[in-house]
Amino acid sequence: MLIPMDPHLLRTFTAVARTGSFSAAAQELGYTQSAVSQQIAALEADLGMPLLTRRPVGTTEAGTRLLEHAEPLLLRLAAVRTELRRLVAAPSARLAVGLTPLADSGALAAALARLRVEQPLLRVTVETTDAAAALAALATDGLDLALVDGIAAPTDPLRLPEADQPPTAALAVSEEPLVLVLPPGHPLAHRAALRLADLADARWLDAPEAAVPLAALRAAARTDGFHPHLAYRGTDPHALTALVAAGHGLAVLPRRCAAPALAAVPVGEPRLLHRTELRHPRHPAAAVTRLLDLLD
Amino acid sequence: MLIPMDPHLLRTFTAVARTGSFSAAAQELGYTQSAVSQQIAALEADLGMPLLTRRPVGTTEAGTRLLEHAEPLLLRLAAVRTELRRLVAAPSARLAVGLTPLADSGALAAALARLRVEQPLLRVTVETTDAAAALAALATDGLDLALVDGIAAPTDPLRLPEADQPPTAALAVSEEPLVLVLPPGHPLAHRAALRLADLADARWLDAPEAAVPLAALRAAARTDGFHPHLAYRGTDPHALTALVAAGHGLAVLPRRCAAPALAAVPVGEPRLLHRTELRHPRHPAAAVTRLLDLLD
DNA sequence: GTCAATTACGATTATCGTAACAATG
DNA sequence: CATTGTTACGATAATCGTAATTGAC
Repeated sequence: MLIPMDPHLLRTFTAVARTGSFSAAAQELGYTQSAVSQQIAALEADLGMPLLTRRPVGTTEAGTRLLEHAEPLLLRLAAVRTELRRLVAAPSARLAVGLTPLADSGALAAALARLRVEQPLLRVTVETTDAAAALAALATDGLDLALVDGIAAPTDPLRLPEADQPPTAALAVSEEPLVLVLPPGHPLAHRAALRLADLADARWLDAPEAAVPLAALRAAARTDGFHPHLAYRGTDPHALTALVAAGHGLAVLPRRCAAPALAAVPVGEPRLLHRTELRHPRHPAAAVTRLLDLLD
Repeated sequence: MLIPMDPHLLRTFTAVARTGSFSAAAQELGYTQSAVSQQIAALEADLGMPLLTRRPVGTTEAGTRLLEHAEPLLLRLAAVRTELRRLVAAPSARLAVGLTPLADSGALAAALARLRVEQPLLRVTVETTDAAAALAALATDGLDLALVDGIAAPTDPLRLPEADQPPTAALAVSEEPLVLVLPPGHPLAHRAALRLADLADARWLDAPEAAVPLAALRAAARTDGFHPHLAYRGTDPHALTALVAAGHGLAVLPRRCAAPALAAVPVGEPRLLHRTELRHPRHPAAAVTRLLDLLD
């Protein structure tokens, strides 16, 4: 097996590439400028090729490639340490739960309530995040449990942006149909069902945190299209409802999330479901195990 | 970010864990016994917990966890180096292709023939492997191209055992129906179609290299069952045919592979296809790019 | 000329090998 | 007592910081 390259150098390299400066990277990592320079030189010598351009600092072709691998590599390295520390640490009286905005949190909330009766001293925190951040936080001990959502064909597990994390365990929580939400007077509002592919050229609301992201629709319909007509950054369902009602564009939601003020038409063909999954580290803390029991 | 643990130590740790001996690991890695002992001690001190038991040498709970992560981590580290070396190396006059036994190689073979006319000096090698080994070889420059197969729902990409490799690019090559092969006189031989779930308790042939692996059927039907009645290790279709004809058990094959001597019944419900995909590094060598052009 | 990266160099630290030691079966 | 892992210790090499130097705008 080849001699592995030094993760210290890799970390320094990512810092330089990210900040675009040797000095800034040095400050960030607590080195001197000189040390950073030497580390980069050592990495370039080790790999036998230039990785960065100087003045201005930027990544070469090879550097770009290396960067693609270095980040997940370092993340996983940190995750391993975290997992092992969690193994020996006293079972913390903490349960940190992450939720994605559209996840169906009903069953989990109920189970959490029961758990708190059993273990009143447990410090429970709940926060909303996005799926990628939640999975990273699971790996680095920021979260103990993540309730994530997405769309998938009826029997498929969710495809989440796992980057290069250690694998997590998944538990399906709920499935529900997807609907297209429209202004009440919209010509399509009275259709019994709609095909996703036929809607590729409609006016779409780009609301990745408040509705199913357009990228997911593109992937499901296997087309380009679904171009954003107006972007909404935020998670507020009322804001989304107002934007749709005002005709700024369409959105796809799990049926549970469709506001009564809007028309909602089921999306059939391809047959897609909105799924909510509970993800946790493969070797979860005791509180997580107990919570999973309570979910049944 | 945490200080990453040293891959040298990780590599030494995996060697000790694998060989079950400090001395054997030392010999394998070209160290002295003493150095290995010091490296393990350093790793244990770094992580703050024992990783190995001594006399006999074995992994502790924490060591087992670490091992699960260390192997993919080291593999990926090696893969990065390979990818970068490939980037600057002179375009090699080599094209190494890996095939899984059931992959549909017709189109690829034809394209390869055309390529060899264009580039007679190109050294082409073809070998059969399994999917996991092929993907690992793509990462470490053992292969330039892998033709892999598997079963999946109609529009799904294949789910391959990627371990923790850098991602590869995929190109769908062919799809075909799956059939159940039976002895000609079998009671089920004249059915128009069969449901997979109804067959979970039949007598199955466990022939992971010559037919669809039973594990894949279990995953597709989402049941236990499909217990092996007789195991065949090998890739020879004639041997498989003989075993099925003699009534040793059933097998599922892509339709193209079903021998005329056997009865073949389509498998419907769930709707599954046998897919063949071409996988290559995301930044392939020139010969690979040309071959992909010739495939269209 | 100024700002930023590189190089020179000495001090500190890390890591290896040799060899003595300890423990286990 | 033989085998195998650990510890002690000295030699070597790696890596950092200070400070001088080079190079680009």
